Amino acid sequence: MAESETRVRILDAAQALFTEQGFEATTLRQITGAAEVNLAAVNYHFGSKEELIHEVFRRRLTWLNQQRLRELDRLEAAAGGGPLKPSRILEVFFGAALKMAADTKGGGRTFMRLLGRTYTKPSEFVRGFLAEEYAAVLARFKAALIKALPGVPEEEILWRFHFMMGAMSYALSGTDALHIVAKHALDDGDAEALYARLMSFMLGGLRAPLPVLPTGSAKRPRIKKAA
Amino acid sequence: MAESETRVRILDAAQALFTEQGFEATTLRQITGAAEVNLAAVNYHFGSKEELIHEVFRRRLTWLNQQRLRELDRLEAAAGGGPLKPSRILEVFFGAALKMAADTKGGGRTFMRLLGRTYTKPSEFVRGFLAEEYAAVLARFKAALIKALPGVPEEEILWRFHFMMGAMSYALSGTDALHIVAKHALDDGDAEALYARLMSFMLGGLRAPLPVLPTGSAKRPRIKKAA
DNA sequence: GTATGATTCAAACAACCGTTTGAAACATAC
DNA sequence: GTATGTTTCAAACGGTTGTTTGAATCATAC
Repeated sequence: MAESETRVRILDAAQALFTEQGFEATTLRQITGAAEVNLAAVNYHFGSKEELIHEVFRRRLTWLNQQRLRELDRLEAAAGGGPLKPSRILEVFFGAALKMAADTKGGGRTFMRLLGRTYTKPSEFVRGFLAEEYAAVLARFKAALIKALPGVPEEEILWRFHFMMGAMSYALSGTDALHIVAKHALDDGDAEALYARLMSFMLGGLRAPLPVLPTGSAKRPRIKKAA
Repeated sequence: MAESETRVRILDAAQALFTEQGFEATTLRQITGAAEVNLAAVNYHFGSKEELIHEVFRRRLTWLNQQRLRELDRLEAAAGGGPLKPSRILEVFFGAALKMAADTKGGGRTFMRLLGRTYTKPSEFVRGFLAEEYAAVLARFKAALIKALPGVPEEEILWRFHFMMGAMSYALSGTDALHIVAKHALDDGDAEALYARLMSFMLGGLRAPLPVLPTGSAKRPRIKKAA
């Protein structure tokens, strides 16, 4: 019941087309055409296009985040309540993503590219279930990072984590934005080299000296308009 | 002829709606409705929806890139042929973007969010004119960075520049991906603070120790499948 | 005034969208 | 064999898309 042949063919085709064209630009007729199934099969198996999109994310994202939590559990158990090394935390969070992205055959690479693109432009209902899927994971990693970097303000950590997700997203979206920067000069096929490059860049950014914030935006006491 | 009242109203409305919903999801009826002009005005003034999209980018991107080139010219003239400080180069390239993003009233902020999102998912024709608009600028900044970082391999510089664009893109797309990371905990309205944070993160990443690349992906002699 | 060109407008165009329908095909149990 | 439930299929549904059309309106020059 769960693993119908038709279901996975639709999911695979949808994932590939969503990655290339986005959700709105991809039609059900393109999907069912590529999957070589009948047009009505989407509504029969998933109910609607929106639920198909949801399922494309769910089937991989749930596993990815559970994997992250498992590895973080192990790390924290080994540390026995003490703080972790920031580099270890990043390795778990981003390493899991890049490991999935290294799976060229099984569609993991396509999925991670899709995911990276979706962060920047989540439509209303996509943002809903993305936030739901990520809530637990981000809370845990956020807490781990705060404990690992006692001197750094929480707000700064969150911003840098956000920047890192941007860097990873671009790294994974790969060829597209990259070909604008440098025409086919770079090889984004080597997952291990990409991982090494990205990790050293991120660690450099995470450990960078704290920015000197302009006066007036110091902590929280920013004066609103009227009194 | 160039500055018809109707034209700019359409461009402004289109830019705002594209930023919120993307190109495909935004209809001409939404645009002309928001701009309070007739539906046929788009095809009359721009020819087609695609050319309207192109013009939305062109009217701001051309100016932005010229600004970058002007400032780089000044910097290189002052250096008298010698290498520049990497931080100065980044300040020019990303500072120009963030300065435009700080323009909340004139629509610069909306545009930069749109631009950041578009990098990760350029459709075929968008990638075309984006590459065209950026070609000259990227060549100049790439050359400047290579000269400024004599010890760093060119390939590594390009990758890190790519990562930086990802970080900036996420920083500008702002609230959306951010609300997933941390619910309304961060304030992305303070452009100066954002600039300071982003710049220190980027410089940290740019100056990070070079990654130890896995064996087999050293330079270029990678063995293909068969012999 | 009339003439000329640019712009706006309401209405329609064919094409495509996601979804639904009801019958056909299939599988499995009796 | 019949009966039952699941899956597939071709065809159509109402609605929306980008675009086109031809007349109406406006501006400016004579």
